[in-house]
Amino acid sequence: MVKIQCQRRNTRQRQVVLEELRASFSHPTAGDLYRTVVARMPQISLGTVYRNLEILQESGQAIRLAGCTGQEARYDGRTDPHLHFQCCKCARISDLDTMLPLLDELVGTTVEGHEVTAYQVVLRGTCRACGSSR
Amino acid sequence: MVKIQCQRRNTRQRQVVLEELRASFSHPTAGDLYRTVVARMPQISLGTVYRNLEILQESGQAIRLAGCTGQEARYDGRTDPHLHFQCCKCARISDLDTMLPLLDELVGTTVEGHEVTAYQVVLRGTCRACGSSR
DNA sequence: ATCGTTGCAAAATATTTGCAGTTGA
DNA sequence: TCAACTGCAAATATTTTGCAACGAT
Repeated sequence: MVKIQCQRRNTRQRQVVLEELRASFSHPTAGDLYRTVVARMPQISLGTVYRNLEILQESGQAIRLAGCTGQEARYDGRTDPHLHFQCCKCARISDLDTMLPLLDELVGTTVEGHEVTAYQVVLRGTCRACGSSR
Repeated sequence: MVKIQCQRRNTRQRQVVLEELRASFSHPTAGDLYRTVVARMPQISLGTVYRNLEILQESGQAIRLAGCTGQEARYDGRTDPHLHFQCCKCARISDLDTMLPLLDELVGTTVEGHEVTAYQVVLRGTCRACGSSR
């Protein structure tokens, strides 16, 4: 059951997927990224985008977002610890700059017997755009 | 774009789905619940389980869990605010009793222009069972 | 030359939906 | 009564995978 770590190669496809992910602030799905990337590399396939997002995530260059499970997966090219806000009306996800030092302090400790190495937080409600347009 | 709220009925199927969800501590998927429920109601269909989980979630009787998006959706019948821990090895999700008052204080306020009404937190790492079995 | 990666297409998995009949209030 | 709900099955949506060719190191 041990996962073998192989020597990753820096392919053009992987570079472009990461570039487009970093250039996006909309927390895109694999399909969103595919549509963006295919404009630059018409021959790339959706399967390759999925495979590369998985690899980028494993290597810490991308984050698969926490949010409601069971939806299309969303990714974030911003890897520093930060909170997310998801609007219940428009479903858009925003990065927040607000810090919660208490959470950072949990990392590296044991909580109720479990070793914590990372965390993700999603605040929900009505976003600025949806709230002001009422 | 306004969602019409209709008068929900208390069907036997909905009752049983909620009962089994509350009796489970494994944060089951719709498929998990279907397999449990079908033992009591052999004629129930998977579509009905999906529809009822959606309705229970809307009415606040169940929560669709935060976790990595893009996985099979998981539900929780425990609706009081609490943190979750997901193990990176076995993927199991545990409820935590640890409180973060700071997060509770954000509810009802506006953060960076967004009105916060709820939050979900997932801590990740190695759970007690996986950590002790190394 | 090696072996990780790719494109393609099919398969697998997960969720939603149309419809006709059923049922709770 | 009658609109919400159900079972069924088909349709969609999302993700993974087998395979032969390709390409980074």
